[in-house]
Amino acid sequence: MIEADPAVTVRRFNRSYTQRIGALEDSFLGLGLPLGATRLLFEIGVQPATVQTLRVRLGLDSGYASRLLRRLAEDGLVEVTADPADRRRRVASLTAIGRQRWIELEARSDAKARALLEPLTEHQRSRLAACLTEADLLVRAATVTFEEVDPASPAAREATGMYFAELRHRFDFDDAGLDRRDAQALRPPGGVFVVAVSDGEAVACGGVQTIGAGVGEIKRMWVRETWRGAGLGGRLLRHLEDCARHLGSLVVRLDTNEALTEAIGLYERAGYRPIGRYNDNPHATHFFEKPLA
Amino acid sequence: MIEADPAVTVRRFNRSYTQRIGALEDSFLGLGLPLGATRLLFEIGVQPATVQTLRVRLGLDSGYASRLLRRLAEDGLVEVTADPADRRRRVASLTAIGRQRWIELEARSDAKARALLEPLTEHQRSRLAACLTEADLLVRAATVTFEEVDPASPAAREATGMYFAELRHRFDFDDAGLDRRDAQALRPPGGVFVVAVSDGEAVACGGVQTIGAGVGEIKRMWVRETWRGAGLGGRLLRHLEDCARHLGSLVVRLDTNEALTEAIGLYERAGYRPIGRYNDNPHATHFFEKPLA
DNA sequence: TCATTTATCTGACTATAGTCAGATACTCCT
DNA sequence: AGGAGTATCTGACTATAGTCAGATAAATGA
Repeated sequence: MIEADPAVTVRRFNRSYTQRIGALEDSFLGLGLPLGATRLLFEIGVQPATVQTLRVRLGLDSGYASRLLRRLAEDGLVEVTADPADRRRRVASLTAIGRQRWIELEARSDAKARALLEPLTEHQRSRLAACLTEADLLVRAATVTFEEVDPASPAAREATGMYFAELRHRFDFDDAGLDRRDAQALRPPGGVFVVAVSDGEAVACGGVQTIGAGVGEIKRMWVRETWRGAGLGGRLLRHLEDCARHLGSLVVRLDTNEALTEAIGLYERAGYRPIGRYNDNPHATHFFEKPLA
Repeated sequence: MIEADPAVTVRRFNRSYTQRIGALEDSFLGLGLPLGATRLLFEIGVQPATVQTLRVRLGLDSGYASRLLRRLAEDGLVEVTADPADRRRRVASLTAIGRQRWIELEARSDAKARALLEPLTEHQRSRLAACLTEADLLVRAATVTFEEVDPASPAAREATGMYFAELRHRFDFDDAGLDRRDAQALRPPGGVFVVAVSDGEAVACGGVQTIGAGVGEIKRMWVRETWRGAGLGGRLLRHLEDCARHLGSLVVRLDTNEALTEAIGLYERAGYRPIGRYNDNPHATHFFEKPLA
């Protein structure tokens, strides 16, 4: 039962699983609506959103989306109103009847999942849940995309906001003025800021700045708590090192606080060696350096 | 990160996974054939089969399947010939060009799977493979269907054939005449024979016969080796006990050989208690009984 | 202010997916 | 041999999915 090639395992799983779980998708039917309309209804139910957001999320053509929405509106399931902030945009939300249908849909989907689990013992169910949770985390981690953004952009501010919040929580940290001071350094030509995005959500971030001839510094590296243990930190670190290389660095440094033990472990595993203090950062207690091969 | 409800985990996984892996299905496209035709081409490539088999496997309407096949034949990708054994049936197989396309399809699908794994470390890949393998086994086990068949039917003979082969392998067993002798007892009205089927393949079997007033006996219980550890034996046993109840049994007995340690463990966990020899089966060394509540 | 860009909608399409009622050719059973 | 049943095919449909080129209205920037 030991499979040498993970790719083969992935393919076998996909084939077997989708065949069996295809039935789960059937729960989208039986409401008297075609699949496309039902997917849209479901998506609106999760969270009212602008037409554009829905289109991107479901990968729909603009004309097609418009028609589906009109159909749902005609059936009295959704309401489409202009967004007061930008009257070009239109926001779709469920009506009372639509909400009711959505709840039906949820119940149906839930019932299907329960029916799948029903023949299993308690122990097997929790094994399955554990396997799927771990697989999900790994697959999510594998499909994260790294995006180079301006440190002042909303995505970057969202990520650094969470980063600073965590630092405040873990040790005596004060970020007064940091944002403005660093933002300049973490953008081209001397630096970059990278946000890791999954499902449109920032799940990790990090930046590089040049602090001397051939010397780069990694700053603000952070991984969302729910995403730790998936190797995302290591990947991000390698990515940032590549960025530093492109910026002309031959060696890369970083500082951190003794409270951030996982981070210190990560740096050590990645080949960083402790060095003496190289800056006057009051929050830093540990300093590392790594030559870029 | 601990999820109380496995059904929620299953649903979240499905949503997240299919969204990311949907791209895998895209590999079916880009050959210049529509999805349906490509699925059919792929299935024929796995193993040439009769039109009917293909139809069942892919869940196609007969007219639709016929048309898709004709299109593939017109494109020179498949050959459809009458089955010499039954000239109503037609067998589809790939032509040289079709085989070439199929290999392309495989390569494409493989590349997608590898691209998914590419960002992961070696360790993470094997973790993912292990999770998916276990999840797959559990889901397969959960979706096995129990079918009551005649013990002389091809499906039953296939299963008992494998059962006897295993007995011969594990201890000094001789099945001379057993097939005919038992076949009579394992069919209605006094008995039943059940085959567990997954993907059209027999993966477990077992029978019940009546050996006295209110006394049933479980016979020929077997689970395919690759399917052990998924709780299928326990489910089958419970199913057979239900069958015995329906046949009017108040108590159910069974015998087994000391070499079959997993089976003995299963019976003990299921509430079977050792009793003295109740028959003259020369291969039996252990005898069990359980009252049916 | 006016040209540009953006968000959405409309109309006019095409192809795919899928269904259903027969028709046809073959097999099996008595 | 002949009737019942089976496997497949054909013709005639419908609806869904999806595409594309504009049209329209609101926002944006020089």
